[in-house]
Amino acid sequence: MFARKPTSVDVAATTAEAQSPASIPSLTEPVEDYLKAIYELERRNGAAATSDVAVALDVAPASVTGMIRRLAGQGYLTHVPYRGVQLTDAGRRAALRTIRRHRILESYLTRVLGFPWDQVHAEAERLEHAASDDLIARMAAALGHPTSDPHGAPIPTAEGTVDQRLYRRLADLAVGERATMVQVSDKNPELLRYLAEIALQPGAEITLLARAPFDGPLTLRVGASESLVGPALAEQVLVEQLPSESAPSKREKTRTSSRKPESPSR
Amino acid sequence: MFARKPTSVDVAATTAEAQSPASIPSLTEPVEDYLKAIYELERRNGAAATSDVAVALDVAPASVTGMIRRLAGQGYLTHVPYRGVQLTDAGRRAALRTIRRHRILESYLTRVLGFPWDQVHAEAERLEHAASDDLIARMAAALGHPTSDPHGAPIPTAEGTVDQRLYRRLADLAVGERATMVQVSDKNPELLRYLAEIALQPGAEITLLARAPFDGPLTLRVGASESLVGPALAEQVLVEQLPSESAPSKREKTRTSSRKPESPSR
DNA sequence: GTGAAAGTTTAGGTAACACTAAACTGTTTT
DNA sequence: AAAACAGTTTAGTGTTACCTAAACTTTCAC
Repeated sequence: MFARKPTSVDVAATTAEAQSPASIPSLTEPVEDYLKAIYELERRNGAAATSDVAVALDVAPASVTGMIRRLAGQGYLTHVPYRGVQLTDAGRRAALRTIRRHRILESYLTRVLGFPWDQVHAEAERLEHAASDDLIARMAAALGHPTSDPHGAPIPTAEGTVDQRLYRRLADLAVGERATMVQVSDKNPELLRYLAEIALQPGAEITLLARAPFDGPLTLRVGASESLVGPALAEQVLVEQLPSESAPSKREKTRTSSRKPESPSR
Repeated sequence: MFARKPTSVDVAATTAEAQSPASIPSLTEPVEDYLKAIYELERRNGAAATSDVAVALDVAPASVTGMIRRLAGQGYLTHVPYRGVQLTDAGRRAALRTIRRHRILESYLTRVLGFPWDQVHAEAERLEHAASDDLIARMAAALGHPTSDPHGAPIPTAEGTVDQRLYRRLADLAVGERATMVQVSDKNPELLRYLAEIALQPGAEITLLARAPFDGPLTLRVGASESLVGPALAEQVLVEQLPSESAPSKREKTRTSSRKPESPSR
């Protein structure tokens, strides 16, 4: 699974726009999608397997192999056959640029144009390939340069840095613990609609009240009301633990890093 | 294992998604561009010639022939070899939908996001293919359902009707006549920058003060100041004549007769 | 340590869109 | 009316990005 040593890596001429400051290689839509998907898989698993990319993009594995060969040839990634791929710096930069666009767009669509948060992913998925850097910059400015999108995902800076912090899953909370909801995937509209219904959105305060045995549902207090959620849902939701037990915490010191969930729609 | 896609696409029966009420045939980007270009050419010349389409899209004539065959096969237009093409109702509807998107986007980018009016064409050109109907509707609502874009071009309604009124060219004004600036093409950034410089934008009041002989420059009063413009520019600018001469105009009724959508013609 | 399952790559296609070069029409000029 | 020419279409290619089927590796179970 872990592609380690880059033994027979083909570093063919390293075309990926070497290190032009504001490179405008103008990638095609599919290429941007591949790089984005590979970036996410790599973050999760250390490397991206052909079949994982195929599943992520809903494409045949053979198609992935072909595209990977091209991208390796252009210097966006390194590929060890049968072992998976890893992005080069150029590849990572390109991926983060697309991800930034996506998340700025999601934020803008939600906060300015009033889109429900379960619909913005699909819309941003198309717009991210068409929007200019200027447009993204203007949207970011209009939003006050947000650091996370409506689903709590961190927004990379224009320079290509991202908050990399890892969070606990709601499913891993112990009974009695308190936490702030931080993030959930933007890809499942039904899940998002349900979360909105029970007010489980980034910034929401949660207390885990009970956990039914044998992987049963969790009982939560979210804000003032209580909700039951299944384990599948609890695995999707990331949280940041708060000092346990009640004590009317107000605005406490934000952690070392810059990431703060800025009340999306509370 | 992997989801297979509907590869064997295609409308078997040569129709352009015949009668679906809110058809979502999902046209490709090039197809939308062809239909849009053909629509504009047809409006101007009664029909669109292969070579004119080729020039408009910066594509080889042979490529146009090929695309036209496909579009005719799908019922978007009719083609008489060596004679040119005309859009069918389906083709016209598709073209107007794209034009509406383009103009709503231009309006939004200018009025809400502060883009200069000479840059919005290029941006809208890319976004028009990616924006959903919902997004366009929200933008239109945020703008108060505008009837013309920043360059004065009429915005088709969602139902596919457009203001078809024809206007005089600034070049055809007689010395002494007064007029309101109505419209200019959005395609030439330099021209637009110059027009903005001399405040010659839709709604501006113009008086033609003098015209140099032999196709020479025109002297205009635009608002309070005077400008000299060449005949090439004057041919690009459309105006609506105002009652000549008369008293100092302040807030008169000029705006009341501005554009409103009417039924499709022709 | 082998052999099947799981995963990956190669081989061979297809469709959409573009191109150049060459052949064909239709019109205009002589 | 024929030649010249502008405009159009046909023929043959190339690229991108996808597919299926078959061959190949690697891994995992026994």
